[in-house]
Amino acid sequence: MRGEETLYLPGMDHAGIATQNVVERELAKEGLTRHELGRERFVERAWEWTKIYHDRIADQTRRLGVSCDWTRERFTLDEDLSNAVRTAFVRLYRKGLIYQGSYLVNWCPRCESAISDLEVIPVEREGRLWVIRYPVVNGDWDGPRYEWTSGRWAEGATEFIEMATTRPETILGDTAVATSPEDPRWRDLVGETAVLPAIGRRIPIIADEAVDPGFGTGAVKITPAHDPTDNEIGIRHDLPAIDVMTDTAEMNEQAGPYAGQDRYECRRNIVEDFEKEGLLVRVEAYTHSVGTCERCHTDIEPRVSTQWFVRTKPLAEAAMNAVREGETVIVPKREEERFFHWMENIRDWCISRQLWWGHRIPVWHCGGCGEHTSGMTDPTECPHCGSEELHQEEDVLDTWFSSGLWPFSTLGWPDTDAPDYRRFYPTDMRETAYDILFFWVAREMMLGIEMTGQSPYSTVYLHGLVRNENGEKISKSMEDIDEYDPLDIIDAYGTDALRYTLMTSSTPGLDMNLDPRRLEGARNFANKIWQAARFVLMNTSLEDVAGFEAPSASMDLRLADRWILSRLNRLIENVDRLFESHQYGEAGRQINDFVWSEYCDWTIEASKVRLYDEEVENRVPVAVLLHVLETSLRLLHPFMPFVTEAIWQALPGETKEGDALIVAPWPEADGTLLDDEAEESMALLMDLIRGIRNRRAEYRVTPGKRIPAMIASPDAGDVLAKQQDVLCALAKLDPERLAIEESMEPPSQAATIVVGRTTCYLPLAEMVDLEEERERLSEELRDVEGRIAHSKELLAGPFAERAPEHVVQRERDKLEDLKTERVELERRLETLG
RNA sequence: GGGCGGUUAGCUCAGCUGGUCAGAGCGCCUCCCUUACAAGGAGGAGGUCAUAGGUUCGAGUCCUAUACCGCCCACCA
Repeated sequence: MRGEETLYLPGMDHAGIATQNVVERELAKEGLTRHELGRERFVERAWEWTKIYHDRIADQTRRLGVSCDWTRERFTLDEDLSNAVRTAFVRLYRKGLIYQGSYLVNWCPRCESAISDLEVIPVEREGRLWVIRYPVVNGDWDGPRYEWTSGRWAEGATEFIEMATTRPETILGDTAVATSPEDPRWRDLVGETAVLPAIGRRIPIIADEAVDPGFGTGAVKITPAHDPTDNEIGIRHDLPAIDVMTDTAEMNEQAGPYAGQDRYECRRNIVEDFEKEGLLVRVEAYTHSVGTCERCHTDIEPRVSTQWFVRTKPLAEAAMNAVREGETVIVPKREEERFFHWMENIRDWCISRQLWWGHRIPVWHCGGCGEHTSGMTDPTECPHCGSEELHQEEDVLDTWFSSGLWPFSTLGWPDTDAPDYRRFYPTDMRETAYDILFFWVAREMMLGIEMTGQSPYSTVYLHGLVRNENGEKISKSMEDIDEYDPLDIIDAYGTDALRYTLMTSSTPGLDMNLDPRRLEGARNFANKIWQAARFVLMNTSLEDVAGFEAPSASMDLRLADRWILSRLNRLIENVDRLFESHQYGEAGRQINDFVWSEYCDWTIEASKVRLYDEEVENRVPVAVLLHVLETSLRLLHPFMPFVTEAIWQALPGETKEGDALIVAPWPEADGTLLDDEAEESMALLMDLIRGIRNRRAEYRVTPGKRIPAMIASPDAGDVLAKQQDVLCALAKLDPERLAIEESMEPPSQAATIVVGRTTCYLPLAEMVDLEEERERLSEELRDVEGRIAHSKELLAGPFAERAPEHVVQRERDKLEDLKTERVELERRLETLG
């Protein structure tokens, strides 16, 4: 609408681990595992599933009215995107930013794959803390002489070292026991040797800074292959890391007597055996957090394994610079802190997954020399030794690796001359929920800058999450996600209502709950505009729009016209300012307020005076109605594209520019139509009308019954006189019995309305209960007096000198008005006795 | 253990850079099927803006604590 070339490119990623899990779940229903099916056929199944869900997601997107360019739709497994993935991988590989190594990773025994730190969800568990002891080799005892589980395994041992653990099954992989360097309890044992129960391995007792002397017994078992801290300690002390589990977290041959048992089965058994051997000191209840798989919720097993990593430090540094220097701005600002914190503490990114669904890592291992090689074309012989015994890496890449290239891989990159890439990269805005800042945005920033030299976008706009009634975030991987299909909401309330609600019930970065009452309200709003448009069109004749001109300050406009045009232009200014600062919700609410209250309730109602009067020329009022409606539609279009477009299409051609609202020019504020005087006068008129309606309601005057009124106004008499017809129509006054003077003698039996310097009397004769009227006026007087006192106090104090002049002046004006009101109220009370 | 967010009318939530900001919708009360709209119109009632201090002429709006609720990071066995 602003005339700028805009690309909104739709597409999807292949969601590697999530898709693989879903497909495996489907296979399970058929009694099959992926291994039984084989890689090739499994991938075929994944493609089938992907196609079904692609169509479903695309349909949802279309019905949401997302106006993107479907001719450019992309999928991360498309040939060109796969080419981009390979290019990026090879470049990083050659630059030494990708390496293979054996490190401790998060292993999901159900997915049978490594996952990244971000994919591990910590969950609080009521667990146990087992305090156990290992015998120490000394002069009296130099090792077990009986079988494990004989009950005599530790017979003869005289010295023990005690420690606490939450995971007894990992004992089998222990390669040391550690204490804090300055712990007096165990100081003498440091340097000695303990014997690992069950296995009989001799392990050193060491001292390390990482051990907290304040926790447990001050000593800790060290399992470098199954615990992050232990792994680091292991590296520091050059300890072996013994993996005691299989890919599915069963105990392997390293687990001695427990080989073949599930890790939890092993835990139960080994605790029992410890007890039997007199090595279990005590058991405590203990709540701690356990890492679980984001996708399948299985407990993660930290495990040393050979994986591929991206060296993230240099990439993170560049990404942080882009944000520091303002090349990319994150909205809301506070999210930048989270971004920096994460980037500063980033660890190398494990990008290999032992899955079948995804981009297979373009690395070939040589059976001859053991080296590996990577390149844009598949090698036929090893460049290191010439051997033809090459085998491609089985692992696939983390989905986020390919998703991280999205801002440019979709635009033709690596061809930097590709027209779309030249035109649209770097992009303007990355809009997403804040939960994906690290997963995706951070990776896009790192890979984008590394690959293209430019940050992929200038603004990252982070909105909140939609949560359900339990406060859980609604995401497509939820078990009962079908309960939250946007299409159901669209069927019930309409797309416009859903969009409007999503945009107006949130504020940047804060979560929202989708309240059905809001959806209903939004639907009603859409209906309201529809009805308003119907009214305007019903009252528009061909003559009215012949030679239509948008209302301008030079036209012969009445107060209500000048007022609504002034309000409209103020609204345009506000909406522009709010859009600029990403306050979309506030913009939507203001448009709603304007359309519903100011346009429908006042402008349209006031216009009826003229439209229904045969004597009056309709051209100008109709022009104003049409213009304000048409402009409002344009403002509202981003929020409610369907209803606004439908109405807009029905408007007479003379009143609009362009073939469709979606490409009509965005409204521009016209400063010449801002009119403080009109706004002030209209405010008086409106207050007066509200006051009269209020009294009518209180005195139960028959609705629609015309009543007399007397208005005394020293300064607004002319304005009100000119608006007599509007006043009479909206307040249901009898024009024959309406008097407007500078001042007048108040009638005895009348209800009184005081608005600033203007006083209105409604001589309601027998209807007025004098006692009630007195009470009501007294109450009003008390209120006014209180406000006067407050205002005087304020003006007498330091406020008068310290506050800005215009603020002080406003307070003085307010005081003057209050004083006038007080005089009127007092006079009135006097006449009432 | 750090860090962040929330706490405003009965309910769900807005309130940008401190000065008509005490608001909206729903609900509630009273009227009204008036020729755009009952998915509506008119008029009402309803909140010491979590608590305690502080800064300021002036604070839902800034600062400091506290209390709940939620989230994010973190190697406490």
